[in-house]
Amino acid sequence: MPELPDVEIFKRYFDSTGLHQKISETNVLNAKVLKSVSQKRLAESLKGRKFESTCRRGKFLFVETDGRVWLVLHFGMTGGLQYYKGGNKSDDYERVRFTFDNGYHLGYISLRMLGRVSLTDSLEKYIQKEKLGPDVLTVSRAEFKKILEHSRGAIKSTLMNQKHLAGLGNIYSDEILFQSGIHPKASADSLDDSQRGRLFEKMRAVLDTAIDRDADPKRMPRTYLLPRRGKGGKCPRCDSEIETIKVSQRTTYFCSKCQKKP
DNA sequence: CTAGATGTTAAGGT
DNA sequence: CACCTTAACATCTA
Repeated sequence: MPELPDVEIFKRYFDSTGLHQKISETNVLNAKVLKSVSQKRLAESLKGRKFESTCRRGKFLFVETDGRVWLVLHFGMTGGLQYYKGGNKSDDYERVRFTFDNGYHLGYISLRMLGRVSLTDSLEKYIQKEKLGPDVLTVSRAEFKKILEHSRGAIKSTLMNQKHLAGLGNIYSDEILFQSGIHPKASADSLDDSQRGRLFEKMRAVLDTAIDRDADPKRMPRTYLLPRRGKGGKCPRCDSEIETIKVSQRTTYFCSKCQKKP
């Protein structure tokens, strides 16, 4: 379920499983997940190397090797990682498998194959090429406000646009707007300074909480909108029916009483 | 059987 | 240029 909190959890998982061991083999089980790299080049670039550290930027996970390459992972809508002992059954949707000297495997999993695995020789260059905006967990309050001021269109679209801000997707954008009491279709440049400040605060609070709880939807606070998505959910604040609209072609859940029309 | 699901991107339009 | 809409990707589930 990869939005920023999920990818942050994947990062921690990678850090505690896949680092500092020699990579003996890389198997591509489905080449459709490869982006701008061949099966052969991926395997050859990683053979004999070690993954040394990871760096998350928005929904991307970059893995530094002791060579001159970075592995780039993106998880799409349905993906993850699985570290498991050689000989044990792998996940049905494992698409790339890294095997280490200790006999363990790290599987890159992508059910719908909307995720991508790539290589780059420079983090900066890759981020520039993707035109990725600042990570929403490290962007400063001033920079955040500036980005909103300079975007038109629905605030939710701005929050979800990875070129403006990297890390938020459909679910957490809804949550942050709900917590801030702002209508998803309010235009970004119409928000006043206190609304922009509130959005920034809630954004940090929601993401920190989600990461704290391992990005597990079942563990979100009762005051959150997230568990009320779908099936006649009620607003945790005023108990009126949660409504749905489309914003940027994505189903948007919100409370029309607590989040007033622009 | 159909529609929709946490994401991105290309193509076309305003 | 900034933004919007649509379709597409592949697969599962309500």
